[in-house]
Amino acid sequence: MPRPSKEQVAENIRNAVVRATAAKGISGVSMADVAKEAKVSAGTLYLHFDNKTDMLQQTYLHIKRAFYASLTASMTAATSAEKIRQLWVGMFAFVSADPRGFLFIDNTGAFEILTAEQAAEAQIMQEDIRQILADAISDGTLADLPLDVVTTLLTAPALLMARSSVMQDRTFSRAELELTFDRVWLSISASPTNPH
Amino acid sequence: MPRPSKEQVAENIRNAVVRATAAKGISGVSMADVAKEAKVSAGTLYLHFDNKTDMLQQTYLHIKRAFYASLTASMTAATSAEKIRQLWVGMFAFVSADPRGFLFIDNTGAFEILTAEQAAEAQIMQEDIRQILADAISDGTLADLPLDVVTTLLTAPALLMARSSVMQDRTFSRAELELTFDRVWLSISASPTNPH
DNA sequence: ATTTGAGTAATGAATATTCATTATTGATTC
DNA sequence: GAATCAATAATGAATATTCATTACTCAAAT
Repeated sequence: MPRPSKEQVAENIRNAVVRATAAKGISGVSMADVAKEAKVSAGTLYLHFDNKTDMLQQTYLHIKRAFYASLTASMTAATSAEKIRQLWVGMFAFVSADPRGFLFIDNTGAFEILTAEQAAEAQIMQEDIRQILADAISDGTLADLPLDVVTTLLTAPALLMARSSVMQDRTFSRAELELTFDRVWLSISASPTNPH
Repeated sequence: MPRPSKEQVAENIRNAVVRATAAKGISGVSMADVAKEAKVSAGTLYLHFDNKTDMLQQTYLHIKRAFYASLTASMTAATSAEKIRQLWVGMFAFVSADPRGFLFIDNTGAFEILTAEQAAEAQIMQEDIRQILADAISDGTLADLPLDVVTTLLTAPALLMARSSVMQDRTFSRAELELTFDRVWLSISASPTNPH
Protein backbone atom coordinates (compact mmCIF):
# COMPACT_ATOMS: atom_id res chain seq x y z
CA MET A 1 0.00 0.00 0.00
CA PRO A 2 1.58 3.26 -1.08
CA ARG A 3 1.98 6.08 1.31
CA PRO A 4 -0.56 8.84 1.13
CA SER A 5 0.76 11.63 -1.03
CA LYS A 6 2.06 14.76 0.54
CA GLU A 7 -1.10 16.57 -0.52
CA GLN A 8 -3.27 13.84 1.00
CA VAL A 9 -1.48 14.20 4.29
CA ALA A 10 -1.79 17.97 4.11
CA GLU A 11 -5.51 17.65 3.46
CA ASN A 12 -5.91 15.27 6.36
CA ILE A 13 -4.21 17.79 8.58
CA ARG A 14 -6.29 20.68 7.31
CA ASN A 15 -9.46 18.71 8.02
CA ALA A 16 -8.13 17.96 11.47
CA VAL A 17 -7.46 21.66 12.02
CA VAL A 18 -11.05 22.42 11.13
CA ARG A 19 -12.47 19.77 13.43
CA ALA A 20 -10.15 20.49 16.35
CA THR A 21 -10.77 24.23 16.03
CA ALA A 22 -14.52 23.63 16.04
CA ALA A 23 -14.10 21.87 19.37
CA LYS A 24 -11.54 24.09 21.05
CA GLY A 25 -11.81 27.44 19.29
CA ILE A 26 -9.14 29.21 17.28
CA SER A 27 -7.46 30.49 20.44
CA GLY A 28 -7.74 27.28 22.36
CA VAL A 29 -6.61 24.73 19.82
CA SER A 30 -3.16 23.26 20.30
CA MET A 31 -0.78 21.40 18.04
CA ALA A 32 -1.37 18.33 20.17
CA ASP A 33 -5.12 18.64 19.54
CA VAL A 34 -4.61 18.77 15.78
CA ALA A 35 -2.09 15.96 15.77
CA LYS A 36 -4.44 13.75 17.73
CA GLU A 37 -7.37 14.58 15.46
CA ALA A 38 -5.25 13.89 12.36
CA LYS A 39 -3.83 10.69 13.86
CA VAL A 40 -0.25 11.81 13.23
CA SER A 41 2.52 12.86 15.55
CA ALA A 42 2.94 16.48 16.47
CA GLY A 43 6.30 16.50 14.72
CA THR A 44 4.58 15.60 11.45
CA LEU A 45 2.66 18.87 11.46
CA TYR A 46 5.97 20.69 11.09
CA LEU A 47 6.81 18.70 7.96
CA HIS A 48 3.85 20.41 6.31
CA PHE A 49 3.68 23.81 7.95
CA ASP A 50 6.33 26.15 9.26
CA ASN A 51 4.68 26.62 12.63
CA LYS A 52 1.32 26.76 14.29
CA THR A 53 0.40 30.15 12.87
CA ASP A 54 1.35 29.07 9.36
CA MET A 55 -0.83 26.00 9.72
CA LEU A 56 -3.84 28.09 10.69
CA GLN A 57 -3.19 30.62 7.92
CA GLN A 58 -2.70 28.03 5.20
CA THR A 59 -5.79 26.13 6.27
CA TYR A 60 -7.88 29.28 6.21
CA LEU A 61 -6.62 30.36 2.81
CA HIS A 62 -7.07 26.92 1.30
CA ILE A 63 -10.69 26.74 2.34
CA LYS A 64 -11.37 30.35 1.46
CA ARG A 65 -10.04 29.81 -2.05
CA ALA A 66 -12.21 26.70 -2.47
CA PHE A 67 -15.23 28.65 -1.24
CA TYR A 68 -14.56 31.46 -3.66
CA ALA A 69 -14.11 29.00 -6.50
CA SER A 70 -17.44 27.42 -5.64
CA LEU A 71 -19.17 30.79 -5.56
CA THR A 72 -17.88 31.76 -8.96
CA ALA A 73 -17.83 28.29 -10.52
CA SER A 74 -20.12 29.02 -13.41
CA MET A 75 -20.54 32.75 -13.43
CA THR A 76 -22.08 32.81 -16.88
CA ALA A 77 -25.17 34.76 -16.01
CA ALA A 78 -26.12 37.88 -17.86
CA THR A 79 -28.46 39.58 -15.41
CA SER A 80 -27.78 40.59 -11.85
CA ALA A 81 -30.64 38.46 -10.60
CA GLU A 82 -29.18 35.39 -12.23
CA LYS A 83 -25.70 36.20 -10.97
CA ILE A 84 -26.96 36.39 -7.42
CA ARG A 85 -28.79 33.14 -7.88
CA GLN A 86 -25.58 31.52 -9.07
CA LEU A 87 -23.75 32.89 -6.07
CA TRP A 88 -26.38 31.37 -3.87
CA VAL A 89 -26.18 27.99 -5.60
CA GLY A 90 -22.42 28.04 -5.41
CA MET A 91 -22.50 28.97 -1.77
CA PHE A 92 -24.80 26.11 -0.92
CA ALA A 93 -22.84 23.68 -3.03
CA PHE A 94 -19.87 24.54 -0.86
CA VAL A 95 -21.83 24.35 2.39
CA SER A 96 -23.11 20.94 1.37
CA ALA A 97 -19.68 19.65 0.42
CA ASP A 98 -17.78 21.13 3.36
CA PRO A 99 -19.99 22.51 6.11
CA ARG A 100 -17.18 22.36 8.63
CA GLY A 101 -14.88 24.27 6.33
CA PHE A 102 -17.52 26.93 5.87
CA LEU A 103 -17.93 27.35 9.61
CA PHE A 104 -14.17 27.43 10.03
CA ILE A 105 -13.65 30.36 7.69
CA ASP A 106 -16.66 32.14 9.13
CA ASN A 107 -15.47 31.75 12.72
CA THR A 108 -11.85 32.42 11.92
CA GLY A 109 -12.52 35.54 9.89
CA ALA A 110 -12.87 37.63 13.04
CA PHE A 111 -9.35 36.78 14.23
CA GLU A 112 -6.41 38.57 12.70
CA ILE A 113 -4.28 35.57 11.87
CA LEU A 114 -3.43 36.49 8.28
CA THR A 115 -0.35 38.32 7.09
CA ALA A 116 -0.97 41.57 5.28
CA GLU A 117 -0.36 39.83 1.97
CA GLN A 118 -2.79 37.02 2.75
CA ALA A 119 -5.39 39.48 4.01
CA ALA A 120 -5.09 41.38 0.74
CA GLU A 121 -5.78 38.20 -1.22
CA ALA A 122 -8.83 37.42 0.89
CA GLN A 123 -9.99 40.99 0.41
CA ILE A 124 -9.75 40.73 -3.35
CA MET A 125 -11.95 37.63 -3.36
CA GLN A 126 -14.42 39.43 -1.12
CA GLU A 127 -14.45 42.48 -3.41
CA ASP A 128 -15.51 40.44 -6.45
CA ILE A 129 -18.60 39.26 -4.64
CA ARG A 130 -19.37 42.69 -3.25
CA GLN A 131 -19.10 44.15 -6.75
CA ILE A 132 -21.74 41.79 -8.06
CA LEU A 133 -24.05 42.83 -5.24
CA ALA A 134 -23.27 46.51 -5.68
CA ASP A 135 -24.04 46.26 -9.40
CA ALA A 136 -27.35 44.60 -8.59
CA ILE A 137 -28.26 47.49 -6.30
CA SER A 138 -27.20 50.03 -8.91
CA ASP A 139 -29.19 48.48 -11.73
CA GLY A 140 -32.30 48.25 -9.58
CA THR A 141 -32.36 44.50 -9.18
CA LEU A 142 -31.83 44.70 -5.43
CA ALA A 143 -33.40 47.07 -2.99
CA ASP A 144 -31.29 50.05 -1.95
CA LEU A 145 -29.82 48.42 1.16
CA PRO A 146 -26.36 48.68 2.67
CA LEU A 147 -24.08 46.00 1.24
CA ASP A 148 -23.45 44.50 4.62
CA VAL A 149 -27.17 43.97 5.16
CA VAL A 150 -27.51 42.23 1.82
CA THR A 151 -24.51 40.05 2.56
CA THR A 152 -25.94 39.13 5.92
CA LEU A 153 -29.30 38.20 4.49
CA LEU A 154 -27.71 36.00 1.87
CA THR A 155 -25.20 34.39 4.20
CA ALA A 156 -27.16 33.81 7.39
CA PRO A 157 -29.17 30.87 6.08
CA ALA A 158 -25.94 29.24 4.86
CA LEU A 159 -24.50 29.59 8.32
CA LEU A 160 -27.54 28.04 9.94
CA MET A 161 -27.62 25.23 7.43
CA ALA A 162 -23.93 24.51 7.87
CA ARG A 163 -24.45 24.26 11.60
CA SER A 164 -27.40 21.94 11.16
CA SER A 165 -25.37 19.84 8.81
CA VAL A 166 -22.62 19.40 11.36
CA MET A 167 -24.65 19.16 14.55
CA GLN A 168 -27.40 16.95 13.26
CA ASP A 169 -25.58 15.34 10.37
CA ARG A 170 -28.37 16.30 8.01
CA THR A 171 -28.46 17.52 4.45
CA PHE A 172 -30.82 19.88 2.71
CA SER A 173 -32.87 19.01 -0.31
CA ARG A 174 -32.88 21.03 -3.46
CA ALA A 175 -36.47 22.03 -2.73
CA GLU A 176 -35.50 23.36 0.66
CA LEU A 177 -32.70 25.42 -0.85
CA GLU A 178 -35.01 26.84 -3.50
CA LEU A 179 -37.63 27.75 -0.96
CA THR A 180 -35.12 29.40 1.27
CA PHE A 181 -33.67 31.36 -1.61
CA ASP A 182 -37.15 32.51 -2.60
CA ARG A 183 -37.80 33.86 0.88
CA VAL A 184 -34.40 35.54 1.01
CA TRP A 185 -35.00 36.99 -2.42
CA LEU A 186 -38.19 38.58 -1.12
CA SER A 187 -36.13 40.30 1.54
CA ILE A 188 -33.51 41.81 -0.74
CA SER A 189 -35.04 42.47 -4.14
CA ALA A 190 -36.10 45.88 -5.34
CA SER A 191 -39.37 44.48 -6.63
CA PRO A 192 -40.29 41.40 -4.66
CA THR A 193 -41.30 38.92 -7.32
CA ASN A 194 -40.01 35.45 -7.89
CA PRO A 195 -36.63 35.59 -9.74
CA HIS A 196 -37.57 32.66 -11.99
CA MET B 1 14.50 38.81 54.31
CA PRO B 2 14.37 40.84 51.13
CA ARG B 3 14.40 39.19 47.80
CA PRO B 4 17.67 39.06 45.97
CA SER B 5 17.93 41.97 43.60
CA LYS B 6 17.37 41.48 39.92
CA GLU B 7 21.12 41.81 39.39
CA GLN B 8 21.82 39.20 42.07
CA VAL B 9 19.47 36.77 40.37
CA ALA B 10 21.05 37.52 37.01
CA GLU B 11 24.49 36.88 38.42
CA ASN B 12 23.35 33.63 39.97
CA ILE B 13 22.08 32.58 36.58
CA ARG B 14 25.24 33.62 34.78
CA ASN B 15 27.31 31.59 37.22
CA ALA B 16 25.00 28.66 36.65
CA VAL B 17 25.46 29.04 32.89
CA VAL B 18 29.22 28.87 33.35
CA ARG B 19 29.05 25.79 35.57
CA ALA B 20 26.46 23.96 33.48
CA THR B 21 28.32 24.74 30.27
CA ALA B 22 31.55 23.44 31.78
CA ALA B 23 29.77 20.16 32.42
CA LYS B 24 27.74 19.82 29.22
CA GLY B 25 29.53 21.97 26.67
CA ILE B 26 28.16 25.03 24.92
CA SER B 27 26.27 22.87 22.42
CA GLY B 28 24.99 20.38 24.92
CA VAL B 29 23.77 22.63 27.69
CA SER B 30 20.01 23.01 28.04
CA MET B 31 17.79 25.53 29.77
CA ALA B 32 16.78 22.82 32.20
CA ASP B 33 20.48 22.23 33.04
CA VAL B 34 21.00 25.92 33.81
CA ALA B 35 17.76 26.25 35.78
CA LYS B 36 18.71 23.27 37.90
CA GLU B 37 22.20 24.59 38.49
CA ALA B 38 20.82 28.01 39.43
CA LYS B 39 18.11 26.46 41.63
CA VAL B 40 15.38 28.42 39.84
CA SER B 41 12.61 27.35 37.54
CA ALA B 42 13.18 27.27 33.80
CA GLY B 43 10.59 29.98 33.38
CA THR B 44 12.66 32.31 35.54
CA LEU B 45 15.47 32.28 33.02
CA TYR B 46 13.15 34.00 30.57
CA LEU B 47 12.52 36.83 33.03
CA HIS B 48 16.17 37.74 32.66
CA PHE B 49 17.03 36.78 29.11
CA ASP B 50 15.05 36.83 25.90
CA ASN B 51 15.86 33.25 25.00
CA LYS B 52 18.58 30.64 25.27
CA THR B 53 20.88 32.31 22.76
CA ASP B 54 20.52 35.67 24.46
CA MET B 55 21.39 34.08 27.76
CA LEU B 56 24.59 32.61 26.35
CA GLN B 57 25.51 35.84 24.59
CA GLN B 58 24.87 38.08 27.60
CA THR B 59 26.81 35.76 29.87
CA TYR B 60 29.75 35.74 27.50
CA LEU B 61 29.80 39.50 27.09
CA HIS B 62 29.44 40.12 30.81
CA ILE B 63 32.44 37.98 31.64
CA LYS B 64 34.43 39.26 28.69
CA ARG B 65 33.91 42.84 29.80
CA ALA B 66 34.97 41.98 33.34
CA PHE B 67 38.05 40.27 31.98
CA TYR B 68 38.93 43.24 29.85
CA ALA B 69 38.41 45.59 32.80
CA SER B 70 40.74 43.44 34.89
CA LEU B 71 43.40 43.45 32.18
CA THR B 72 43.34 47.20 31.87
CA ALA B 73 42.55 48.00 35.50
CA SER B 74 45.57 50.17 36.19
CA MET B 75 47.14 50.74 32.85
CA THR B 76 49.36 53.53 34.12
CA ALA B 77 52.64 52.11 32.88
CA ALA B 78 54.94 54.11 30.71
CA THR B 79 57.05 51.43 29.07
CA SER B 80 55.89 48.51 26.99
CA ALA B 81 57.53 46.06 29.35
CA GLU B 82 55.60 47.44 32.26
CA LYS B 83 52.38 47.50 30.29
CA ILE B 84 52.75 43.84 29.48
CA ARG B 85 53.49 43.07 33.07
CA GLN B 86 50.33 44.87 34.09
CA LEU B 87 48.36 42.90 31.54
CA TRP B 88 49.76 39.75 33.02
CA VAL B 89 48.91 40.80 36.57
CA GLY B 90 45.40 41.79 35.52
CA MET B 91 44.92 38.52 33.68
CA PHE B 92 45.89 36.50 36.70
CA ALA B 93 43.84 38.63 39.03
CA PHE B 94 40.87 37.67 36.89
CA VAL B 95 41.82 34.00 36.70
CA SER B 96 42.14 33.92 40.45
CA ALA B 97 38.82 35.63 41.02
CA ASP B 98 36.85 33.76 38.40
CA PRO B 99 38.65 30.76 36.92
CA ARG B 100 35.40 29.28 35.65
CA GLY B 101 34.48 32.50 33.91
CA PHE B 102 37.87 32.59 32.25
CA LEU B 103 37.47 29.06 30.96
CA PHE B 104 33.96 29.85 29.78
CA ILE B 105 35.01 32.75 27.58
CA ASP B 106 37.97 30.77 26.33
CA ASN B 107 35.88 27.74 25.42
CA THR B 108 33.00 29.75 24.06
CA GLY B 109 35.13 32.00 21.89
CA ALA B 110 35.34 29.32 19.21
CA PHE B 111 31.56 29.18 18.77
CA GLU B 112 29.84 31.85 16.75
CA ILE B 113 27.13 32.74 19.20
CA LEU B 114 27.55 36.52 19.11
CA THR B 115 25.61 38.94 16.95
CA ALA B 116 27.68 41.01 14.58
CA GLU B 117 27.37 43.97 16.92
CA GLN B 118 28.46 41.98 19.94
CA ALA B 119 31.34 40.45 17.99
CA ALA B 120 32.46 43.94 17.04
CA GLU B 121 32.53 44.96 20.69
CA ALA B 122 34.55 41.90 21.61
CA GLN B 123 36.87 42.64 18.73
CA ILE B 124 37.49 46.18 19.94
CA MET B 125 38.49 44.90 23.37
CA GLN B 126 40.80 42.41 21.74
CA GLU B 127 42.34 45.09 19.54
CA ASP B 128 43.36 47.21 22.51
CA ILE B 129 45.38 44.35 23.91
CA ARG B 130 46.87 43.46 20.54
CA GLN B 131 47.89 47.09 20.09
CA ILE B 132 49.85 47.05 23.31
CA LEU B 133 51.65 43.91 22.17
CA ALA B 134 52.22 45.26 18.66
CA ASP B 135 53.69 48.44 20.10
CA ALA B 136 56.01 46.37 22.27
CA ILE B 137 57.22 44.46 19.20
CA SER B 138 57.70 47.72 17.28
CA ASP B 139 59.66 49.44 20.00
CA GLY B 140 61.93 46.46 20.46
CA THR B 141 60.68 45.34 23.81
CA LEU B 142 59.38 42.05 22.47
CA ALA B 143 61.00 39.73 20.01
CA ASP B 144 59.77 39.98 16.44
CA LEU B 145 57.18 37.23 16.71
CA PRO B 146 53.71 36.94 15.16
CA LEU B 147 51.13 38.48 17.46
CA ASP B 148 49.24 35.22 17.77
CA VAL B 149 52.34 33.44 19.06
CA VAL B 150 52.89 36.14 21.67
CA THR B 151 49.28 35.97 22.72
CA THR B 152 49.48 32.20 23.04
CA LEU B 153 52.63 32.33 25.13
CA LEU B 154 51.07 34.86 27.48
CA THR B 155 47.71 33.16 27.71
CA ALA B 156 48.50 29.46 27.88
CA PRO B 157 49.74 29.51 31.47
CA ALA B 158 46.56 31.34 32.50
CA LEU B 159 44.50 28.63 30.88
CA LEU B 160 46.40 25.88 32.63
CA MET B 161 46.18 27.66 35.95
CA ALA B 162 42.47 28.27 35.58
CA ARG B 163 41.96 24.58 34.93
CA SER B 164 44.02 23.63 37.94
CA SER B 165 42.03 26.08 40.02
CA VAL B 166 38.77 24.47 39.05
CA MET B 167 39.76 20.82 38.90
CA GLN B 168 41.90 20.74 41.99
CA ASP B 169 40.42 23.69 43.81
CA ARG B 170 43.83 25.22 44.25
CA THR B 171 45.16 28.72 44.09
CA PHE B 172 48.52 30.05 43.01
CA SER B 173 50.83 32.09 45.16
CA ARG B 174 52.22 35.40 44.14
CA ALA B 175 55.67 33.81 43.96
CA GLU B 176 54.39 31.17 41.54
CA LEU B 177 52.89 33.82 39.31
CA GLU B 178 56.07 35.87 39.32
CA LEU B 179 58.18 32.86 38.47
CA THR B 180 55.87 31.87 35.67
CA PHE B 181 55.86 35.37 34.27
CA ASP B 182 59.67 35.44 34.36
CA ARG B 183 59.84 32.27 32.32
CA VAL B 184 57.25 33.50 29.85
CA TRP B 185 59.08 36.78 29.60
CA LEU B 186 62.20 34.91 28.59
CA SER B 187 60.23 33.37 25.75
CA ILE B 188 58.86 36.59 24.30
CA SER B 189 61.25 39.42 25.00
CA ALA B 190 63.63 40.88 22.45
CA SER B 191 66.48 40.79 24.94
CA PRO B 192 65.83 38.11 27.49
CA THR B 193 66.58 39.86 30.75
CA ASN B 194 64.39 40.13 33.77
CA PRO B 195 61.78 42.94 33.28
CA HIS B 196 62.20 44.20 36.83
C1' DA C 1 1.48 46.43 65.75
C1' DT C 2 -1.61 44.34 62.42
C1' DT C 3 -4.06 44.14 58.20
C1' DT C 4 -4.75 45.05 53.48
C1' DG C 5 -3.76 45.47 48.83
C1' DA C 6 -0.97 46.55 44.83
C1' DG C 7 2.87 45.38 42.35
C1' DT C 8 6.39 42.28 41.14
C1' DA C 9 8.67 37.95 40.64
C1' DA C 10 8.80 32.86 40.45
C1' DT C 11 6.78 28.68 39.44
C1' DG C 12 5.77 24.58 36.84
C1' DA C 13 2.25 22.63 33.91
C1' DA C 14 1.12 23.16 29.35
C1' DT C 15 2.31 24.03 24.80
C1' DA C 16 5.36 24.79 20.63
C1' DT C 17 9.10 23.04 18.35
C1' DT C 18 13.27 20.26 17.28
C1' DC C 19 15.88 16.41 15.89
C1' DA C 20 17.96 11.67 16.42
C1' DT C 21 15.98 7.50 15.60
C1' DT C 22 12.87 4.44 13.49
C1' DA C 23 9.83 2.94 9.85
C1' DT C 24 8.55 2.57 5.21
C1' DT C 25 8.72 2.53 0.30
C1' DG C 26 10.44 1.66 -4.08
C1' DA C 27 14.31 0.85 -7.04
C1' DT C 28 18.11 -2.07 -7.95
C1' DT C 29 20.72 -6.20 -7.78
C1' DC C 30 21.22 -11.03 -7.55
C1' DG D 1 11.17 -13.75 -5.87
C1' DA D 2 14.26 -12.33 -2.18
C1' DA D 3 17.66 -9.31 -0.43
C1' DT D 4 19.75 -4.94 -0.18
C1' DC D 5 20.02 -0.14 0.05
C1' DA D 6 19.06 4.72 -0.51
C1' DA D 7 15.76 8.12 0.07
C1' DT D 8 12.00 9.92 2.34
C1' DA D 9 8.65 10.47 5.88
C1' DA D 10 6.94 9.83 10.61
C1' DT D 11 7.71 9.38 15.28
C1' DG D 12 7.99 10.74 20.04
C1' DA D 13 11.30 11.97 23.53
C1' DA D 14 13.71 15.92 24.55
C1' DT D 15 14.07 20.68 24.66
C1' DA D 16 12.63 25.67 24.31
C1' DT D 17 9.23 28.69 25.59
C1' DT D 18 4.81 30.54 27.38
C1' DC D 19 1.52 31.98 30.66
C1' DA D 20 -2.08 31.36 34.35
C1' DT D 21 -1.46 30.81 38.96
C1' DT D 22 0.86 31.28 43.14
C1' DA D 23 4.08 33.42 46.24
C1' DC D 24 6.22 37.21 48.14
C1' DT D 25 7.44 41.94 49.44
C1' DC D 26 6.61 46.33 50.96
C1' DA D 27 4.00 50.51 51.43
C1' DA D 28 -0.17 52.37 53.11
C1' DA D 29 -4.05 52.30 56.10
C1' DT D 30 -6.07 51.31 60.46
